[in-house]
Amino acid sequence: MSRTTAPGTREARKQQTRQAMLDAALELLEEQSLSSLGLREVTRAVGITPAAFYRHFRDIPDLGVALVEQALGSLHDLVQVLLAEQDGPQQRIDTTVELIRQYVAEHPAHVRFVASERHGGVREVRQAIAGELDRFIEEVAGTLGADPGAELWSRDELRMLAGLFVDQMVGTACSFLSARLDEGPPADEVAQTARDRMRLVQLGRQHWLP
Amino acid sequence: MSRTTAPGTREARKQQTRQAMLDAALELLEEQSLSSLGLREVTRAVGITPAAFYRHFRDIPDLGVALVEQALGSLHDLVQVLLAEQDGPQQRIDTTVELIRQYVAEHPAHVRFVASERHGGVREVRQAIAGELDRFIEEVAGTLGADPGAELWSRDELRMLAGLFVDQMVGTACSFLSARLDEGPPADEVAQTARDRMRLVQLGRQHWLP
DNA sequence: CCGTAAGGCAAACGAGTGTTTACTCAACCT
DNA sequence: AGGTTGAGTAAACACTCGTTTGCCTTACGG
Repeated sequence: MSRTTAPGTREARKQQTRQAMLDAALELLEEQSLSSLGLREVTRAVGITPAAFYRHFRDIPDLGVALVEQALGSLHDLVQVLLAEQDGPQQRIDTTVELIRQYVAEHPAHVRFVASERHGGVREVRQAIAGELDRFIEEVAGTLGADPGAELWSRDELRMLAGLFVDQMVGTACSFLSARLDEGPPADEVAQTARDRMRLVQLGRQHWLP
Repeated sequence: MSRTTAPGTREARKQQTRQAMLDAALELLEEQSLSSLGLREVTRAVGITPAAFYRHFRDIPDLGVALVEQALGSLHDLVQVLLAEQDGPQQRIDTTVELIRQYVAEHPAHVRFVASERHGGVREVRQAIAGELDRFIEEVAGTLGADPGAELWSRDELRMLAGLFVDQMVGTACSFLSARLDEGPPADEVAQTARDRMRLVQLGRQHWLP
């Protein structure tokens, strides 16, 4: 543990090309899915030799799970901000939908990747995404449990509700993405539907008993 | 318009190998996604020459949309049966979830295919699935509109609610599928969560106003 | 009954694939 | 200052891939 010269010119360059590969892969994945992504394709896009790939990843699936961490890591921050909000229910719904729309506009490739591979053909990536989404559900459940009127909700019921919200948010993000490609209803309509759905769920929540 | 010999020994054999290709493709897709499925792979599994593929499909995407029609066609019947039921809400929820579980058990490959390719890398297939799901939503919306107490629901609100139900059903099917692969919670737990979610939505529906 | 239409075959094409091997050469650590 | 480490190179390996061409064979239809 010592340091004689400038720190990590070595490691810095490595992480740099590693990141370049992740970015290139994400871009290539806009028009195909992970199980058809070629190792050579990625290295070619970055401008390095195929063999150099193995210095960073074992597999394409391996690169895939790195991509998952990166994509859902950024989303993690957004959820934290969201849960900290303390407005009324209607206000909260509006800002949630608006934040999702904004996130999709800023990171469309990340969203597309997660949506595609969540049920895609690569087991390791599927599991990585499922694990990350479970973490979200747990966080949301925690926040929901702290809300007033949630005293008699069981742990399982809270997770059920949180899962409903998370699925709803993921679905909304997908719909915003489709809107960008003119494959579905326009973004404003998506937003309206999403708000209504969350209002309805919120209503059900308020009248939930046993 | 005449018929001198036995009808369609010709066409029958053609449809037979066509169906064999669809079945083979579906099986191959259990471990990869459509955009990585090879034309040669399919013909090899069926036992015919690569060139023979073109007698039936133009592309792999073309085969994909045929697969969509086949997969969601069978589901169509199930939904019809479901909507005809006239029990109380709780009863309806229970049989719905049970029917989904049963459907996934009988047609796991179909479910997996639709789940994978709904947000997958092949545009034509995505659109085919979206179109088919829209048909479901329309049907469900129609039935929901006929229920007592739905007089003051607007057409858009009905579609919003129907979409929520359909998404919920698709998500439940995916979860049952994950359970089969030991990638998620066990089937019984999935069923319980699904029922609770639908109960909650049902509750929200009953208290919906404007 | 015979000409035609069409599903399937055999073979070849150029191109792209993952992986291994031996190598260079610059940053690293002592 | 000099030996070691490791990111990236260059080339070759044995495949697989989609597509085209010409041909065979058989059910079809007038």
